Amino acid sequence: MYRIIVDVKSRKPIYEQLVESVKTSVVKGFMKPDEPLPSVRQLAGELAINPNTIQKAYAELERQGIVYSVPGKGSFVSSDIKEVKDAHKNEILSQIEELAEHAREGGISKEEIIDTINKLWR
Amino acid sequence: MYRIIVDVKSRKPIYEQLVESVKTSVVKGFMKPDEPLPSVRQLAGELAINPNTIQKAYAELERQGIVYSVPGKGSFVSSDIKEVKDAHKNEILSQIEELAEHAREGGISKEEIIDTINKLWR
Amino acid sequence: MYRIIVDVKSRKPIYEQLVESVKTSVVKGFMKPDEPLPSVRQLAGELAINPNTIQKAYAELERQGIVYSVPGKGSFVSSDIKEVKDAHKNEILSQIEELAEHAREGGISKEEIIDTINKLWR
Amino acid sequence: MYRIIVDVKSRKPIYEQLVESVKTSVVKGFMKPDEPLPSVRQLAGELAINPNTIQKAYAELERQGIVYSVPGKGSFVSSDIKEVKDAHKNEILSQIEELAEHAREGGISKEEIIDTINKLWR
DNA sequence: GTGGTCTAGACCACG
DNA sequence: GTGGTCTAGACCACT
Repeated sequence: MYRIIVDVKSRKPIYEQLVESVKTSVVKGFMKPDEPLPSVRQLAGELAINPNTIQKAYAELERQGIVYSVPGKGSFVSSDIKEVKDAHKNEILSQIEELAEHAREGGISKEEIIDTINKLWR
Repeated sequence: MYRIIVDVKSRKPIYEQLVESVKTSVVKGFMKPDEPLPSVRQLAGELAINPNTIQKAYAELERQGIVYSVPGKGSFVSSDIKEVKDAHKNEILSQIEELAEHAREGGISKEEIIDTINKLWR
Repeated sequence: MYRIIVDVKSRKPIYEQLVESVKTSVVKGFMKPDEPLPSVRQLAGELAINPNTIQKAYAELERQGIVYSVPGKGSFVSSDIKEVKDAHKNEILSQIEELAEHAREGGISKEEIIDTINKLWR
Repeated sequence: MYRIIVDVKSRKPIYEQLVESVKTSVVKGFMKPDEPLPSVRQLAGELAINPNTIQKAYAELERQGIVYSVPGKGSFVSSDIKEVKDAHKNEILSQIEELAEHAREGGISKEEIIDTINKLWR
């Protein structure tokens, strides 16, 4: 089961939105290892987007090791997604660290940040 | 005193880098209210950047209320920068909130995030 | 005795992998002259691969003179595999020559290459 | 000074030929760090190839760290190409190693291989 | 002018 | 049917 959505009006490129959408689906477990992705043409039809754009997204996903493509068969979630999950985790944490650093330099107290975070787990 | 740096190799537009650079200089107190910004021509020379790009950045800064320009004299940091600081603070905090939400959905524990933040104040 | 393995995830076409696999089995002596190859249906079952793909590989092997097929009986390793072995040898050597040429142009010393090769016979 | 050639009749994709061509030009020192590459449109015109294909090649080159692109300015050889050269060297050597391993298994003697290599430095 | 993205439509090899 | 490559032509933001 997958849920891929894009906003064609966004300034973020469609293919990047696709990459991110599939990536989070995999990381959050909505898509399982070796599960087939929708075919390029099918997804292009569903989202009313040009197949080339889907293709570009799938190529980038394969480059990142999130997906593997078998010409003539289809595209599939990678068999081993542990690395992908770990990389994603580190990426998020380092983004938070960078942002927190900006916050500190901007005069925001540690308590304010931690309060903000605590709200989400309440 | 100002510290404005840009990386021409970055994919972030130069004018955006300029806006951000001035903005953080103001928020962090490196630039005081009513302090003059470097002239367009001077900064263009220092950074080896097209004056049009500097102009675009200054216009955006004025639009955001961070500086004001006096025709024939130049651009100056806004007299009242409290609003700017508050807006910046809220922006940072909401970015952290959004990122933490992603982290939560991706299976990152609250403790990991808080540890990451605590490191910066250690 | 044969050892034929294919990797469906590889971007190299499966039928090419099959050709190469049989070829090296013959060259390395794992398969003897006049030894029967597994039947198309049997191998297709074992490898979970479309029989058409096996058929395509066997046809290519016959075209290269590595096997011969007897209608109604099956495919067999060629009676005289000396030519096959010689051709394979020349192919490998010319590939090494081409690669070494690239290495030379890229500033790699002869010693580095010979060291690399010596390691394998150590 | 650069010399980029492609063979549209080859079965190797044009964009891959472009990547390889630029890569070897950089590795062999024909193109220096921070030297501008021909613009996408210009090269497309010279080679009578669609700009999209050039673009795809440049994107791949940037991904590999061989080139950096500045939207609105152009594409340039990376400032630091030491890593690129080292990676290329290792790639070539490991390809030679793999090939030599095949040679050994196929019954080719070490002397034959070394003779082949010695010829190139004669 | 530059690189980057997108659409439309075509062709190919593979299974 | 599939993914992959290519062409033609368009639009965008940035310099």
